Amino acid sequence: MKISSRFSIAVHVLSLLAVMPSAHNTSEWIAGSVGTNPVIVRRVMGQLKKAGLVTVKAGSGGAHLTRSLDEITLLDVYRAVDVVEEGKLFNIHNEPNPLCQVGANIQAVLQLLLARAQEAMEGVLADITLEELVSVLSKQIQSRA
Amino acid sequence: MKISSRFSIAVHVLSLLAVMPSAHNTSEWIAGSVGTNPVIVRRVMGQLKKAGLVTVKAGSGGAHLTRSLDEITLLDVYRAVDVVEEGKLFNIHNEPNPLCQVGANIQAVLQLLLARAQEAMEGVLADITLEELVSVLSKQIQSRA
DNA sequence: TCAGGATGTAACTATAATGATTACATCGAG
DNA sequence: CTCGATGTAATCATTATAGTTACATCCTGA
Repeated sequence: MKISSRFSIAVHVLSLLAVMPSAHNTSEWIAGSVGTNPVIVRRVMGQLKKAGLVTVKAGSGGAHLTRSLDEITLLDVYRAVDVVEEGKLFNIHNEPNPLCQVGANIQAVLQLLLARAQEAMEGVLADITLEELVSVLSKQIQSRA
Repeated sequence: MKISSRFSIAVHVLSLLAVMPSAHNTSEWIAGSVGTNPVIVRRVMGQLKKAGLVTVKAGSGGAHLTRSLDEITLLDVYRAVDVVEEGKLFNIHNEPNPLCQVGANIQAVLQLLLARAQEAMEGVLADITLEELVSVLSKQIQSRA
């Protein structure tokens, strides 16, 4: 099981917009950098737009960030592309036998305990801003230049 | 996306073994409590056995825990049933354009940052023992009795 | 103003993972 | 030796994902 690559694609797209803010970022050009189909990019952009993270010009093309990099966290992006339902990272088997004491109560207990794990994961995403990511990315680019 | 219910099924099974250690826990009986097919239970049991968490008697049937409850964490169970590959909770798109500076470097950066999130989630699982879970479960059972 | 390039979406396909189920070989205790 | 149980392969339906084609709609500049 893996969390959809839509999330990593979205981060890639936003990083591009951050690093090359003046370029004419069309879905086709972006798709070229990501290595996927322009429609995939447009779909992700649609979600980012709905979340208020970017503006996109229909017709002439091009996209821009609506906030500064330190105001966008990875959690914002993760929520925007809707890769994991809230509180439902873990699939809790949903037909336990209510006549068995364990079966009748295990769901509530698992829900409680596993929510902690999910929250910890999402908490880390909330603590990473695009500014930090782009900073790490820039160092990476320079070290390989 | 959700992490396979194999994990919650495995926890359910182990809880049963903990709460009813003297019962003749056959795969059919356990499947009755979980609300699934006996083969599903046998497959999960096979993984738990391979991980050294339970012993199963072929032929006559029945299963038992091999350790005390405080020596089994949810992370042990999670690893045993192999629901998430190590360091691969997030699917990082794998064909970025190496000719683009962002495309050439984004993978490494995402790998680094997202690993933190995964580790935080798994760290919580490592801190929850079956003893704690069964304790919460017992209270839940009594409060609904 | 209108032609060309771009976005927004619906529809379809291939692929993979999951959970369930059937079938059957093998094992072990009475 | 027989009956009930485990171990496991094979199959199937369902679902999600990523990709692709197609096309209506939208800007903008010539």
